[in-house]
Amino acid sequence: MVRKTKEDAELTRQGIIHAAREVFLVRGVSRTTMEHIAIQAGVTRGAIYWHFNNKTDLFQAMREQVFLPLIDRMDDTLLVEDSENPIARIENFLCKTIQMLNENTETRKMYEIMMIKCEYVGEFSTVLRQTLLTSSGIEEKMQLAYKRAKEQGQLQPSHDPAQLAIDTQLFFVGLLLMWVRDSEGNHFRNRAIELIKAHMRLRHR
Amino acid sequence: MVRKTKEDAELTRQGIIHAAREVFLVRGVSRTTMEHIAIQAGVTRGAIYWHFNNKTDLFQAMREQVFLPLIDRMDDTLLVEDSENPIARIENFLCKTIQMLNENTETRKMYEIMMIKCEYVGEFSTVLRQTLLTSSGIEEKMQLAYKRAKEQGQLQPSHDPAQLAIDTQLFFVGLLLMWVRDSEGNHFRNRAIELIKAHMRLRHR
DNA sequence: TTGCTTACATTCATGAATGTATGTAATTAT
DNA sequence: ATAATTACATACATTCATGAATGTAAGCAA
Repeated sequence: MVRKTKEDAELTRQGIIHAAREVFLVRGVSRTTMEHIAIQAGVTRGAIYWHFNNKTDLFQAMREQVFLPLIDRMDDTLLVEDSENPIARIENFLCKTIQMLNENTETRKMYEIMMIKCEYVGEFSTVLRQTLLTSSGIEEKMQLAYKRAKEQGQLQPSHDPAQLAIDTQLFFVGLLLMWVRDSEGNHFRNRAIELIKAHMRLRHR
Repeated sequence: MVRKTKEDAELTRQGIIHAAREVFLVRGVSRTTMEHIAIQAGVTRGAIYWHFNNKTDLFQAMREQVFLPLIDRMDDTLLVEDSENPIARIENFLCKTIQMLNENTETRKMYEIMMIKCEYVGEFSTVLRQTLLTSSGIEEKMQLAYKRAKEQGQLQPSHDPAQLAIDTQLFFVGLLLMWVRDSEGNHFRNRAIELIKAHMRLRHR
C-alpha cells in the first residue's frame, strides 16, 4: 500500500479508530498494543503514529466521536423550554439512550469499553473527570424537568425534585452498568425499557 | 532477608496482598507489574511467585478476602425470616454497606479497583460473571423483603415488589459507582446515606 | 517537470515485563 | 544430627512494546 489521497487518508484514520474499538473491546485498553490495532486495521504502526500521537490520543478521538453527538441529543431532549410533559421527556431521554445502545454498535462498544474495559489511571483519570461533569450536567437538566413537573402537579406532593433527579440518575447509571456487564445473559438487556417505565411510574401522579 | 517461619510466611503473604491493593489502586491492575508490587511490599518478585502463580491469582485472593465476609453480612441483614420491618432492613443493608466503605479502607480500595481500575477481559471476565451472580443474589433477597413489606401493607398498593427490588438494586449499583468515581469531589460521598433514605422514602406508605 | 510534502512502511535501539531456573539459608521432620 | 523442605533472593532467557529514525512512492503546487 502506498501513498494515498486526502480522502483515502481520512478513511485510513477512521479505519484505525474503528479497529481500535474492536481490539479495545476484546483485549481491554491497557493490554492493547499499537501493533494489535495496526494488524486489525490492516496498516502498520507507522500509519497509526502518523495520525495519532499515542494510545491515549487515539482513545480520546474515539471517545469524542461517539459522545459529542450524544450530548447534543441530551440537550435537545431534556433542555427544551416548552415542557409540555416533563416526566415523559425524561422517560423519553432514558429510553432513547437505551435504544441508541441497541441500535448503534459503535456507541454500545464505546460504553462497554469505558465501563469495563478501561482503567482510569494516570492520563485516563481526565476522562473520568469529564464523565463526572457530564453526569452533573444531566442531573441539573433532569432536576429542571422534575421541577416543572412538580409545578404542573404531576408529582406526588411529598416528592422533592432534586431528590428525584439524583435518584433517577443513579438508577440510570446502574442500569447502564448492568446493561453493559450483562453482555452474555439478557437479564437487563431485554428489560431495560420496561425497567425505565416502571421507574418513572413510581414518580407519577 | 532470609528463611522465615510459617507465621512469618503468612505475614509476607498478607503484606503482598496489601501492597498489591495499594499499587493496583494508583496504577490500575494491567499497568501494575509484579516488580511494582514487590517493591511496595519490600520483597522480591521471587517471593510473590512463591505465594501466587501470577497476577490474576493474586487478584482473586485479594478479592475473596474482602468479599466473602461481605456476602455473609448480606445474608445476615436481608435474609432473616423474622421480618419485623422489611423496608427498614433493606435500608439498613444499604446504609451498612456505605458505612463499610467509609470505615474499612481495604473494602473501599477493593471496590474502587474493581469498578474503575480493572479491565474485565480474558481471565478477568470470570470475576465479572461472579459479580453478576452476586447481584442477582442480592436482587432475589431484596425482592423477598419487598414481598413481605407488601404483605404487611407497608407499600403503596400499585407497587410491584419485583420491580421495586430491581429499581433499588440499580439505584444502589449506580450509587456505588458514583461514590467510587467521585473520589476527589464529595458530591456523592457525603450524601450517600441521605440519598438512600430518600430512595426508600419513595416506596414507603 | 520539478521539487516539496504527505502518507504511510520498515528498521532499529532500547526498555520493560514475565516466568523460570538456580542458589541458599533457615526450619522442620525424622 | 541429618535430610528434606520451605521461603525466599538472584540471575537469566525470552518475549513484547514503544517511539523514533529512516526510507519511499505517490500526490500536489508552481
